[in-house]
Amino acid sequence: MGRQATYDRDKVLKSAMELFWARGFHNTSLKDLEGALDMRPGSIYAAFGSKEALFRAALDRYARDGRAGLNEIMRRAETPIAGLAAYVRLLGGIARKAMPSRACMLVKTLLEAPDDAPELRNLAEEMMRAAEATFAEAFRAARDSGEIAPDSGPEVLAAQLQAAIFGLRAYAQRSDAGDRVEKIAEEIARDLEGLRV
Amino acid sequence: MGRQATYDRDKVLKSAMELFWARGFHNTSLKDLEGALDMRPGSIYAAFGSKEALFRAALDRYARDGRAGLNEIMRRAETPIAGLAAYVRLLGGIARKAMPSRACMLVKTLLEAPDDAPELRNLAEEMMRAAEATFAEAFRAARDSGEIAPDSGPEVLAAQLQAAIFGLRAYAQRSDAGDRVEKIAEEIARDLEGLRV
DNA sequence: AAATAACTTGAATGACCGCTCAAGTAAAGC
DNA sequence: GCTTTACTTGAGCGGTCATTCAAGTTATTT
Repeated sequence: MGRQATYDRDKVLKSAMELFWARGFHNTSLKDLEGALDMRPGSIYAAFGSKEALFRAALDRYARDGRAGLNEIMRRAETPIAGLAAYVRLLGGIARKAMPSRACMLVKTLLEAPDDAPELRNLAEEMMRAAEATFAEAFRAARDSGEIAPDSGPEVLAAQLQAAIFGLRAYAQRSDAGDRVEKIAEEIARDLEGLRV
Repeated sequence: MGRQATYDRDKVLKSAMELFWARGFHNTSLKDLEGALDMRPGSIYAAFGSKEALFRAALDRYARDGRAGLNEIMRRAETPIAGLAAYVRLLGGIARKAMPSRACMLVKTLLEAPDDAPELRNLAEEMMRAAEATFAEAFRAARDSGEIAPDSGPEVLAAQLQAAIFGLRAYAQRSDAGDRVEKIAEEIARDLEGLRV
């Protein structure tokens, strides 16, 4: 009984994610959100509770989207290493695409959060751990199937790959990155393929 | 004639750099600066003009310090590649040190700046270009002296190294990075040394 | 059609923002 | 010791911040 909401929660979350991703948490005002979501403060607070809670939901959606994208690529790939290499090469193309930001939203959140307000930082770190664990799983599968050497440490390889991707995407955020982004991505992909026995 | 300033401009700039580095531009208030610099708003504005101008001066000092550190290491190293590898290994130790932030202040500034306020972003990008040019110079020297292969492209190698460092330091910002930072740095250093003919 | 319940609106709140400036203070020059 | 000049202070400015809530609106139920 009563009215039902006039907004589409999924579309609203997508808009919030894009705005927060582009501008960061502190540099996004409720006025900005009102415009992007086409909602007034009262509705926003009724729907999400607070600016920070909305950000958490937006970050969660970002992570979910990223996870789905990676899983899709890994599913299509013939081997784990081929999948990871394809994923990195895909990231090499982000410099040409129009996006809220080329840099990873998790990294932006991690670097924006000060030490005295670690809530959002902890959330970003948790999502990073999950992503890294997915990488580690792929390396483990590659090792167990004999694609890479049996003494390869999946956890360390996963950390190396995540750091490389963080760097690639931070570099891609430079407006003068040019075609170097693709070359950096290609080198990371080749390093992955170089792990093969 | 007249009083002379009671503050030490260099100490003040160092404090401002550390505060901005830790908290970012938007998340640092004038109240924060008053405390860190032990100066009142009037004095801060008389000395630096605006919060943004102070940030620019702080960022400039950060870049100057970084440049000096790198130059010192390169000067002491036997060869350019040895110098770059030593620099990366040094960065691998930042996770253990107490610092305003483990992440690079230039990267933090780049990722914080929204598209509609590109002044600080442009400044950070300019400093990144300069740092990358220093790397390229080292690779060129290594190539010309025969330390690495003659077909090695110094500019691309420099971009790859800078991206790797961006990633290393962003990863190091994680509170749960543990000893993986050192391992990532060691791998980057080994990759550099692997360029040798 | 009337009653009910859910959602939307936007003005208002107190807090904080970057910044200014008149008044106060202290060192240098005479 | 007096004047001049430079620097420091902190209250206060207009504006924006995230947030609240009473009033208005509209779909659903009876």
